[in-house]
Amino acid sequence: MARNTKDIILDAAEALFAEQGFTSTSLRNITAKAGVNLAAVNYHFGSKNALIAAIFERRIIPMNRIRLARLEALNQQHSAEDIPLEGLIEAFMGPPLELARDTDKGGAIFLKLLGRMYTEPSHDLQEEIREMYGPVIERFKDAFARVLPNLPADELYWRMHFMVGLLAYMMAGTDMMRLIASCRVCDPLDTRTMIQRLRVFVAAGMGAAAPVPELSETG
Amino acid sequence: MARNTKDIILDAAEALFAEQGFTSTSLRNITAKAGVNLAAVNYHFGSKNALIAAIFERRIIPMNRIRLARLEALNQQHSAEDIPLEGLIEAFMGPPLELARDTDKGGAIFLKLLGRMYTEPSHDLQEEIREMYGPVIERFKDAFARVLPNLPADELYWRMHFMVGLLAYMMAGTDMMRLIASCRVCDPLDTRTMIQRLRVFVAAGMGAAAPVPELSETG
DNA sequence: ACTTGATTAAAACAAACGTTTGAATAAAAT
DNA sequence: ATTTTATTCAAACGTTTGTTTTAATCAAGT
Repeated sequence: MARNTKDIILDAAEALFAEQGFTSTSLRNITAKAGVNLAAVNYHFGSKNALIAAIFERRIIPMNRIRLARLEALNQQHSAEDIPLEGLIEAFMGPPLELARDTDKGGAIFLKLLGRMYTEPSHDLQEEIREMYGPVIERFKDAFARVLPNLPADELYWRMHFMVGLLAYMMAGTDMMRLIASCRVCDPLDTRTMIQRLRVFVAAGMGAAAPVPELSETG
Repeated sequence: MARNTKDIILDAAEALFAEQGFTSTSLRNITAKAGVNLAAVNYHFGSKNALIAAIFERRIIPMNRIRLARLEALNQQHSAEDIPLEGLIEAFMGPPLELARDTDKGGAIFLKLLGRMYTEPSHDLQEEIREMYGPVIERFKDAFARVLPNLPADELYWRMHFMVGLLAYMMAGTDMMRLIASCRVCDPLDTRTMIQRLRVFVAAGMGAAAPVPELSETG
């Protein structure tokens, strides 16, 4: 899969960053795992931060392209307001989660890294990430607004936030489940059914009746 | 609030760890913010890792005590199967999220730290955390199982995982919302309504009809 | 006043960090 | 065959890291 030094470094760094985090992973760790010289990172990428940025660019852009393509397909299959809610959710959450299945392409490794970035975004990537994600979020927000016309704008924003948060956590921390509770019946690697369960959970949450703010306790 | 050196260090470290993460925060950062000598950390706590453990112990144990107390109160107010689902959710999610409101007690700072730990649990805390959280998760799982009798055991486990994940993300990453989408209508600091919205979202997800696995697409 | 024990202070420790350098090597072009 | 260009290599750069050490300071106890 990886032929030249640049890709070898990208793969090794991706794996180590996902396992240990950014600051805990040294360039010496990366070059040792990659089997290349220490100076190769700074030669090919310029700096450690530039290497991190390169890792994200390699994966995020194609992933978001798929998301928008699925949204486009939904728009063509259905008329504007008739798009099924779960279809919209799957168009948004499916591409990143499905990456976890083709372990050959290194997608699973990148997913942990992506989830990690959500809670550790202190690496000068913020502007870059905003540019990559902004249009996608905006397009999906409009689509959700049409499917859920009774939902106030601020409530929709929060619920999309919940959805993104849940997605990020599932990508980063499937280990956490085994850590907190020794779950003998769940297989964190069974992403097939995980996506299914997650879709049902999120669809119910997104489609719930909007609570009346500041008035009652149970809505 | 903080009188002796030990507590001063705990407060300063808690704040810096929450902002920058564990490995990015040096002992010199901490002692400078605390206004104490560098050696004070190793004198009072032994090591950096022991300091991290001390921070968690100071907060998590009382927090989980409150959770179990609220669960106990629900058990006394209602008969076994009549506990309202949203009450159960609020008993579990309320205590950590409400900590975010009393900024005086430093709870808000710790919350970011707690959320961060969920995605960066590589600090030999895993065994300690399992001991702190295990009984709480188990008790709540049983309570949820009684309220949601139609939910298979594995499905319930996954949904509790979703709930924990959503909780962790909301604690750690309210910044992320502003990062991804410039949300002008949402105030991430308005935890009052945030808890309300989150409770509705999670209640809908937890109470959704269980999907029939491996059979249909839309359940 | 003196001693004891606990805390704080300044300085140094070895190790690891990201980065840079300059020579050695390989590949490509003329 | 020779020059040019791109890449790899070993070594060192100056910082910063967590930790340790040794002396100074403080608060009681006798």
